[in-house]
Amino acid sequence: MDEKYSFALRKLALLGAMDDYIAISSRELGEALEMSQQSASKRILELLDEKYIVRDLGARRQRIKLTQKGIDDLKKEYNEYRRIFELTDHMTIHGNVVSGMGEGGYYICQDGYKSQFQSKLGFTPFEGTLNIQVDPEDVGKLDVVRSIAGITINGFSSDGRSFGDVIAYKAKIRNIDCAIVVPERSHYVDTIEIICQYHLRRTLSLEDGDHIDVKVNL
Amino acid sequence: MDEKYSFALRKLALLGAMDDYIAISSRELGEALEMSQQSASKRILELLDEKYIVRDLGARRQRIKLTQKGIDDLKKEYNEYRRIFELTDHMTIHGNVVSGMGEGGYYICQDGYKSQFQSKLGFTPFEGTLNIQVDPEDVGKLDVVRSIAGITINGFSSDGRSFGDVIAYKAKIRNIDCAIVVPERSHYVDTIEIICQYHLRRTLSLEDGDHIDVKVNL
DNA sequence: ATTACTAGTAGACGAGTAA
DNA sequence: TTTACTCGTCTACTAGTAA
Repeated sequence: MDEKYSFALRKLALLGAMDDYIAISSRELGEALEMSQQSASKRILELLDEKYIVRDLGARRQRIKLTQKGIDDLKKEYNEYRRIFELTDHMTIHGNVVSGMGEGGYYICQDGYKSQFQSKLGFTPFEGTLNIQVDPEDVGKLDVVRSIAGITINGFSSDGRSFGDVIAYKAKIRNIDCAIVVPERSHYVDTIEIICQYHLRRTLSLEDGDHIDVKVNL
Repeated sequence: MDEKYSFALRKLALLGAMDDYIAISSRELGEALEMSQQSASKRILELLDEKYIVRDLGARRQRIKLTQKGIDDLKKEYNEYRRIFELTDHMTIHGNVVSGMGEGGYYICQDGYKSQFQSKLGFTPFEGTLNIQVDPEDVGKLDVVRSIAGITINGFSSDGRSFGDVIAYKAKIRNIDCAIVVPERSHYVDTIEIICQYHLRRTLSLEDGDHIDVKVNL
């Protein structure tokens, strides 16, 4: 995102335009951005053009709200700052062990993925994944992890079915090497799937509800 | 901080210039900032002029490092993002009860402060403070709290001694109203002092080392 | 009040180039 | 190779003003 847009978008977000429409005149925005009313008006038109905001131009006062694109791009910047100020070489994600629907296990058993795990991660995973429901306050960390380049496990086709790319992030649970696997095209989730050469649930005597820390390498 | 400086400073920080000198040519910085070598060179001179960075201009390659001012100003931006993405109406700070040096108690007993606590916070504090050592991962939250306008308790002079301004932040511990008090001119600390109308230590049966959550109003 | 056009200007930018 | 100067261009700004 162009820096001139970032600054204006940030101010709008601070004024609450992320949650709902806020009434703000171009003069007021100009003041907040330390520029003239005319320039602020122009900036608003540019932000509209770039689809960072939507506007409800009423008779007296315009009302402005960030679009999802605006929020997403602002969040990317936020994640850059997190990388600067929070990260060292790893990030610990806290969560609880939950039972998955067994889907992950089916996928990682596919030979197309399996061979890549060995070469790219250094281990062949146990046939099943450990599902961890991430603590609400740590869900944001997942964005940071996603913004870091993970290891791409290429998709493939088999028996007329196509399997998409999967991104793997090397991690450790109680010093055992493992990896978080996330489908390339995945929506927002608060549950992560872990693969490991061992049966983590048995090796670590884990049960549903147990609290656990996952240390992700960055 | 001017937005054009913020962008360049952020890139330098991402490249590690916050911890130590990094070798980066103006051409390389220009690439990162999507501008020409000439403009990047000019930007570096501006950043030097504004004291955001220091430079070690070697024969072949210049080495750049952020100054404390650069780091501080960048952190202010980071805190803006935290306010956008993390805050609701409160922030919970985790820590452990520790024994203070009794200093806080001496200060809040001063009548000059005491009367203001009643009018500005709605309670007269118990004669003593509860000291909490903030968990390392929550120390950053203190910056966010500090960046929010708290309630200023004005300083005064008494018996030829001058007492400086104190900033109070309304908070709750296990649903009991209290406040975090921070001297206006204070350096970085990982311990916070809490005032409350009750003797928190006794009321909540707290002992040194007990883990406790402080919910700060924002 | 507003928003946003046009016009004029200041400043940011990159090309060329010196050191 | 560097850094960073000068200089021409062009963008981004503000003032004036219309709607």
